[in-house]
Amino acid sequence: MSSRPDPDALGFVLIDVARMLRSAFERRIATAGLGLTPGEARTLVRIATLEGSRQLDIAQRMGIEPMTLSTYLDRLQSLGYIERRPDPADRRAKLIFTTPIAGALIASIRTEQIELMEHVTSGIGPEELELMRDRLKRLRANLCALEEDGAAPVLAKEAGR
Amino acid sequence: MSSRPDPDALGFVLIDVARMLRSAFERRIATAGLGLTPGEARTLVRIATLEGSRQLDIAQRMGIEPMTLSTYLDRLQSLGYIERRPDPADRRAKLIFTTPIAGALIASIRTEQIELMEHVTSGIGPEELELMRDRLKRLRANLCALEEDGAAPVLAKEAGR
DNA sequence: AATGCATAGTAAGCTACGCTTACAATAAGC
DNA sequence: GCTTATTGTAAGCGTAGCTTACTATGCATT
Repeated sequence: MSSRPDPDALGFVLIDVARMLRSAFERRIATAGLGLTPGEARTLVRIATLEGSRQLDIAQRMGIEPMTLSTYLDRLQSLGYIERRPDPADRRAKLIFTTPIAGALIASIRTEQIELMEHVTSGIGPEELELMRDRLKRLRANLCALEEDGAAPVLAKEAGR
Repeated sequence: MSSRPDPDALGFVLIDVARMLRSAFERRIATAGLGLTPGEARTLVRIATLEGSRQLDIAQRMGIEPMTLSTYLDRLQSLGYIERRPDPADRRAKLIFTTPIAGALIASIRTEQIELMEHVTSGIGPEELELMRDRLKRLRANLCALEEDGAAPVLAKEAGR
């Protein structure tokens, strides 16, 4: 219970940064006129890196509930950016693919992301960024463990990749 | 436009961590039965560190719009945890104070925060955490600059505190 | 093969968070 | 005094995510 009334405590700063990052991303996406919400954009890019996966896998990778993903997919599908194909190996499951017309959009989103992050990380060296990324992945792994069993954090397992 | 189709890119990881952190915090706050939403809890703790400030200042510190803060304050006030006193120096403004009965609650929230962060940061040394915090503060400063003028990031200004 | 349990996806509905727009009251500059 | 700026608020919106309950299918066990 180390006394720490610091408004710049790690948790605060982390949440601040995330909120602002999201809102900055949102503004960029809106300005770019892509017709997607940030969540949809994020989902689409994620899918592009996991082409042909099942919804559950994608949801797990994104750290959201399957139902939440399903809603995004409905939108993306109705816009024609993704397809749900039946999994030949399991008729319950569906495999998610991006459509050809999504290509340019995905590239745009990535550009927005990268440009934003370049602005935001300006003044920090590449090695430090790499280090920070690794630490954050560790946090993420700890948080995943927390979500699963509600208690014990990861101790030795590496953050993966 | 450095080619980076990595789903573990810094921005992604950052947003992931933030979402999971918020949801973990929410679960903790809910479990603790404090009767507050995470946003309210965060606001209350923030106010405690800025005792007697005006709403605009608090909102700015928290990086949210004054209206958003106003809503939280309504809730916190109706629960008796804060007071809005007229600013003797400016009759438009109100000064925000925590009430005595909020003391225990604030302590509880802090405890939850600290315990959570201890879990989440387990496996990372104190110096590294400190470093990460500083880097994140830099990101936050860059993001603040972005919000103000919509473009140029901070170059030399230190993250303050 | 029938029965029972597990799993993939979805429908419905909810909460939290934050924003924008418009406005009242007050302050401050000319 | 008149105009403009600023503080806080009312009203109403959209996004993101969750939970619960359900259908359809797969899998295992007898």
